[in-house]
Amino acid sequence: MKLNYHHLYHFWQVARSGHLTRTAETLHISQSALSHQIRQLEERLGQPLFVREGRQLRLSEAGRLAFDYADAIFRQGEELTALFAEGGHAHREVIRVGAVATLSRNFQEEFLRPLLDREDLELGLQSGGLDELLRRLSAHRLDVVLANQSVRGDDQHPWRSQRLARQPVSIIGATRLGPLAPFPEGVAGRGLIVPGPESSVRHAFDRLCEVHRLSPTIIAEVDDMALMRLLARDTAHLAVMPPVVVRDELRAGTLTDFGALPGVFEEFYAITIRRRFESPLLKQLLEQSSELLLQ
Amino acid sequence: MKLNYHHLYHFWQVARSGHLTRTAETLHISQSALSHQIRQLEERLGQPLFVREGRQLRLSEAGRLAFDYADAIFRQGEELTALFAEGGHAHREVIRVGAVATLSRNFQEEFLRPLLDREDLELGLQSGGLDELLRRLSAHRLDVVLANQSVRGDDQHPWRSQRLARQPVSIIGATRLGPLAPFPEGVAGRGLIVPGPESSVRHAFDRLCEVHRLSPTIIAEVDDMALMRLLARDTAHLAVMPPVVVRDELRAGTLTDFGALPGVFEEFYAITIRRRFESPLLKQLLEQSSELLLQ
DNA sequence: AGCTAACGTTCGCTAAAAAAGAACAATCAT
DNA sequence: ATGATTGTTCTTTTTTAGCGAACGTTAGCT
Repeated sequence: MKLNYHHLYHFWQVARSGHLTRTAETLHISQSALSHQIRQLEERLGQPLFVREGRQLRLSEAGRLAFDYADAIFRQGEELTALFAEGGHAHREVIRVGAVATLSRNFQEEFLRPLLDREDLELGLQSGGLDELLRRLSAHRLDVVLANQSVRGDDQHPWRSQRLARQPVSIIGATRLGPLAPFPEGVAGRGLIVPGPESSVRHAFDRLCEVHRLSPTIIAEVDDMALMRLLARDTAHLAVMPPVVVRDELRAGTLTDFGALPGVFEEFYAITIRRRFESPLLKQLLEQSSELLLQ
Repeated sequence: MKLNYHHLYHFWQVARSGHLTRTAETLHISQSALSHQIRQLEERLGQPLFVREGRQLRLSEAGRLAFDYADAIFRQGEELTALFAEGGHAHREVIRVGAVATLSRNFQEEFLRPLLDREDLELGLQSGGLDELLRRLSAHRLDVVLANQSVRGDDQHPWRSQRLARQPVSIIGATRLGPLAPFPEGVAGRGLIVPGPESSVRHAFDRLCEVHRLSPTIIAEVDDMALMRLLARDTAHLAVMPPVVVRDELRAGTLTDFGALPGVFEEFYAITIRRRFESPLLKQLLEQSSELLLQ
């Protein structure tokens, strides 16, 4: 014997308002029908959901429990209808990618490349903070989030982080600074531009400095890779960053890679929600990206 | 025009199996009825949920989205029915309290005291790690969690932390150690037992040490208050802990309070889920506890 | 206290929907 | 080709939801 979700829905509405008559009006059904349905639900569940106090309905202990579930259930239902109502995904396939704003643009482009020449799909790209993007992912407003850190999921947030790439990190500076000794010595006495204290690259870099008993002069802490690229190009300071970010400048010769930092990597993750039915397009994209980028 | 949850339910079942006929059999309805209902749902939502490929049904892009929501919805529905089926809360009121295992037993007892002499309610008390307890709270298997740290809630985890008490923290040691100078000086050259590095008490204590340019000798890091009590009693080391934990020993004179640490507190929180309809019992308990403990 | 308006419940009856069943079309395996 | 299998589309039957009037309470008013 299955739960009748229409009964539950009506119970939900009555519990919200606390009045049977008023709820019947808003639902455009009679009081009697509503009363009967709630009675049926109570019989189905085996215990009263309301305590009848005079001419008032108060939630019972069991009613409060049932209400919490009903609330969760129908809020999601309304979210679903709203989603389909507000435009509909029409025919063309849609893939919506969220990227942490500080992420390398080159990496983003590389990830999206397989999608760019496809006429039959619509691509949405949103930038923002990780928290905001994960919220959108949970609300099904994004299909995948690109980030430079992994996120652990749990029962209620079924996130899955998949590492796509691992870029070495180098000391990089303007070519006009002239030749430079390799890492431990080269940076002594020079200003450094490094990633912010929350990033994994910074952690690894700090550890490396400790090992070499080195306390470098930090000129600036920069989260945004694009900004760091500009600073590396236009100042006389050295930057700690993945060479791939300034690939163009390295080729052109305006910037020089003064050597990779051992054990320091920037990692890229694709974060998705565990779904029972994955979009074949997304699945293919993630597999493809792993192959391309992990080489 | 509202969403028909029975249609959605049938869609959910069909999508899970991928076969219409088989699903119709398990649902004990005819294929035709099932087919018709899914058609109606598609019309209601304004786009096809299945792609008809030959004699097979495959989820469309929109179908995958709808399925994710339906899955969340009906999983909760099944949880609800299971909850009512497995025994029912019957008549007596039930309150289920989760307490972080490392929390002071005295505090737990103080919190539960108003409930202990009530014959008309059933009390459940579970100990465990914070993560585990919060999971149970989300699943409605607990009504309140007692912890020594607050938890921030978000849209999906509607947790609410309420501070119940704030206990001063002292340097405490065996009386036989003899008199001791107050904090900054007294601890010099002595071993200390302190709370683990994750706790707020430890953080506050470390800050205090920095201010006084003090680097004390850490003998042990202990999370469990009951264990710390034993160590304080049975070793020659000083412990950083709230006096209330060893109230009995202080009265008996076996332990001595060598002075409160300024600005260091252990805080106790009651964590509940934001519910539209709170249990009056729980509400009363929390108000009562605040008054009693915050004095 | 006695009246009245508001509220929830119960009981037949009717309208709407869900489900069954038969006929049909498409696909796959042999 | 052909029969078995699967999904769709009809029409008919069965079940469920809903209506409205009568009824029983309760709270508020005079």
